[in-house]
Amino acid sequence: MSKLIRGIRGFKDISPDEAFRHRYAEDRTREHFARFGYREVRLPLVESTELFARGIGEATDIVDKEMYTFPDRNGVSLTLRPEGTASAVRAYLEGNWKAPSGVTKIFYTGPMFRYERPQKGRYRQFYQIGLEAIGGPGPLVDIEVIDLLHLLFVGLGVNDVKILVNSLGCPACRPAFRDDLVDYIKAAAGKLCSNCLRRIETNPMRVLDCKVPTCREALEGAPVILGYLCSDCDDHFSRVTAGLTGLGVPYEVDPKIVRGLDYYNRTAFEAVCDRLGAQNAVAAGGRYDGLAREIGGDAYGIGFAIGLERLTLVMDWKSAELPVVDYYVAAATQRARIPALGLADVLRGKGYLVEADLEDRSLKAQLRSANRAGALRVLIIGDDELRDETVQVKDFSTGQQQTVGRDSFLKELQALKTG
RNA sequence: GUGAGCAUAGCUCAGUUGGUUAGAGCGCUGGACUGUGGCUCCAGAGGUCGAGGGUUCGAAUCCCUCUGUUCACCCCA
Repeated sequence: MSKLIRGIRGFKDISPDEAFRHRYAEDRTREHFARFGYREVRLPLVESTELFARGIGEATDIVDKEMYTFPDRNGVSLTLRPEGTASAVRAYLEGNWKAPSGVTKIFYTGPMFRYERPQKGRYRQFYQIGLEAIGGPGPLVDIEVIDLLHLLFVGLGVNDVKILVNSLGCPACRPAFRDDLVDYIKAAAGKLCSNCLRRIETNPMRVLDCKVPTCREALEGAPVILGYLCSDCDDHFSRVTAGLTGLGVPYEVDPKIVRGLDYYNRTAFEAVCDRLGAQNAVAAGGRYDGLAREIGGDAYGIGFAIGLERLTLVMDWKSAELPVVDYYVAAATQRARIPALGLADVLRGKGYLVEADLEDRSLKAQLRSANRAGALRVLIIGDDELRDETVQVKDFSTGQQQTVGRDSFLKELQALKTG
């Protein structure tokens, strides 16, 4: 036998049990989005590399070292999408999807690709469901989007997720903050870890959420973005937080949250859960008023994406309904094998989940199998039943069994269905 | 890209200072019960001990290399 060909690192197979949870989480999320008027769009998995380079930012880690980029047969550089927002905005501009109301509400779901080392809650192909509200400058849009996210967790019964919000300012007010922050960090450089020293150059805002205790201590008096907001940004943020409070959305203002993508401005938010390990964000997003301009258009926008794998890790599955085997059809004799499969087909035609033995096993083995599968009822057919046109109906919870005419059994089913 | 841990039956894992036929629980198959599940008892099948090399009389065990995987760093959903 030749060697088993294995899957690629970071590209996980999703087992039936996991797929069931993904499907459930995704369906519930879709329904929730739809109630807020969001409509699904289906976007390509592949875009021109330029879209992400310009939209997300050349200097970001995603673009710099995490993209799956390759030339197509004509030598054009293509990239497997690492996130959905750039594609969504591109499609909005290209298709002129401007809604009469002024805010276009769309959502997407599907795989994203990033070349990273896999770890808990992080894969090279991972699944997101995200939405974008394009066209409105806020802050009412911001409020509704965060409210929507909060209510989604409530609806899913997830209660240990915290929503953190912050404002990243805008191109008018962020530079002053950044300069002061860099000055402060440089003054405190002696107490910082090597990672933070490197971040002074690469991404100074990241120094603020370093996990090293000595760094945290050294940064206690560091400048806070919220103190630098221009009057427009400050007003925007005040209205967002007041709106969330007014709607009863629990949130925490966390000046340390930062976005890894260049296009974000003003409102930024994350939903975090400490049961997720190091990758604690189950959903994240923010406002991106500059993105459209970067890719040749013009539009306000805000959105977020939920990591489906992470969402399923956070959800409580104890009470989830698993598929139930309604009937197991057992053949007591060889002659009854095909009639048993035929009866199973009739029941499936009426909408029941029906299992039957496919391995020529003994009646005892079939019943054991039915029991393991959690079947509610078993139908048994043997030579006697074939001759008399009957079927043995056994209720597995009580163990009671009775002989019923085949036709009247099926008629009874019909009555139950319509009743 | 960096670091640490792990890799033994379908699954979860034991396996002593290196020692002869590598074990358990669960699961699977059959029987006790000629056509009846769960509980019990009995029997059975199932393993190139991740791969390759080395040390040794002898390696699942010690050493090296590789691969896979997990967690963490980085970063992010």
